[in-house]
Amino acid sequence: MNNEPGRQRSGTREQLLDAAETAVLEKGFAATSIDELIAAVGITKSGFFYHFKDKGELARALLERYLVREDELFDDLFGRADELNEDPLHGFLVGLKMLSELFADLPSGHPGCLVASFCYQDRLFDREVRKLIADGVISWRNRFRKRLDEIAERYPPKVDVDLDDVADMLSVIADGGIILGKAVNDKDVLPRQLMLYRDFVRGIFLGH
Amino acid sequence: MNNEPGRQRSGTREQLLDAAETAVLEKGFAATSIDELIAAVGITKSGFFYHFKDKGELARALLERYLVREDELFDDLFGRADELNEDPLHGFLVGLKMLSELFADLPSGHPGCLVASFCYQDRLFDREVRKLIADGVISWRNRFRKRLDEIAERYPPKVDVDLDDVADMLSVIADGGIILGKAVNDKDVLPRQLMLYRDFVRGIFLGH
DNA sequence: GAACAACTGCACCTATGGTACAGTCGCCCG
DNA sequence: CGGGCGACTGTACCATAGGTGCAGTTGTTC
Repeated sequence: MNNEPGRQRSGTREQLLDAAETAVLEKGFAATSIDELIAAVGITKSGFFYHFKDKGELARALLERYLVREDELFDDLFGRADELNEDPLHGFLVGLKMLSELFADLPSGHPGCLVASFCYQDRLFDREVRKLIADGVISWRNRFRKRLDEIAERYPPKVDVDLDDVADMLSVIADGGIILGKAVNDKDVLPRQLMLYRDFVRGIFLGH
Repeated sequence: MNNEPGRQRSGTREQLLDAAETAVLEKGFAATSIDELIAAVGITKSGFFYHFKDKGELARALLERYLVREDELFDDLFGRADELNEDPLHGFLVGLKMLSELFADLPSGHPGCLVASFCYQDRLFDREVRKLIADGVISWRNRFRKRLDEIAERYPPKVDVDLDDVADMLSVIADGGIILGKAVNDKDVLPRQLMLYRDFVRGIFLGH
């Protein structure tokens, strides 16, 4: 048994974060009750407040973990795509396809983006959390902007576009695609939109 | 005075919906308390439950009003764009530019999309509300798909894309653009993304 | 003068977030 | 082998929120 006090349980805090992330993406942060989280994990309310001083700290921890994981995902995925490909454009296009396929393979669709969820509830959070959100989104912009610059060096854009906007567009498509997918309950919307973004990027650098 | 009982007050129900919409887009539905709404409008709790049998009915009314208004906006905007232009492609491109400018002119950015907000809290709502969301999004898809079909008749697409996806992409960009704009607190993100979508559409039908 | 719309006022109930703090149990270190 | 620490439990308590139920009030309309 793993339920007696004092015993080292494997990552109760992580389990709380897992339960919280799922619940937040389904109902929002405010509607996610501490009671349901502790019931899911099998601890008491006191146990929860041992790990997080209040609900706001849960929000911060949730977001920090999410942003780290997203970064890891992008590092891994576009890293693998680059290994398969010398060319920066084709590496990016392969990465986008892999991203699309990754999401297509999720059996019940993408569970949602915490940043998007938090954005639509931002008055609930303090300055620190809002800064995490802004910094996270800007780091995505910079990440993709850097790639687009490398591409543009070798393939001068055929269209006059701002590369920051094109970089942002990936996050935009991802967040928007998740929402439309949820709205119509069709898990294919997001991967299809990503492939459309891929077409757009190819068009910018290669022409049609 | 307009505050005595029995007196016809100008649209108390609409005022409740206004206050609720603003609050929901800032904090989410669950965190929007009935108490704050009645305080904003200046009625009592009993007054609220006279207008809405419970909070769920408020959600439904909010969403219904939002969807009607969005339809009116699109009818009006693309109707005006078509008056200025015979050609379906140029009418669409003009409409997109008008939409972008409309959002750019909002002094504190787009307040948010209720559909997106509700999607990220959908477990809070009943089947009826979820159906309203899905039907709303599909009606947007059909609206823009119809326009794209008209365009494709005159301008055979230069790229092989699914026009349902291209139609969806407008909603995707709008919802994603709103989120990124909120995240980095930059009201220009959404209008710029719409202009980028416009470039994509032009590229599809005209080539670069 | 009655019916009705649009409320007010009061009583009451449950769930949730949160605070406070003392106690407990197993493990590791010296 | 004993003491401290990490990871909790248990109990008590509080305010706020959503919600129910219902009787009473007032201005307008027929």
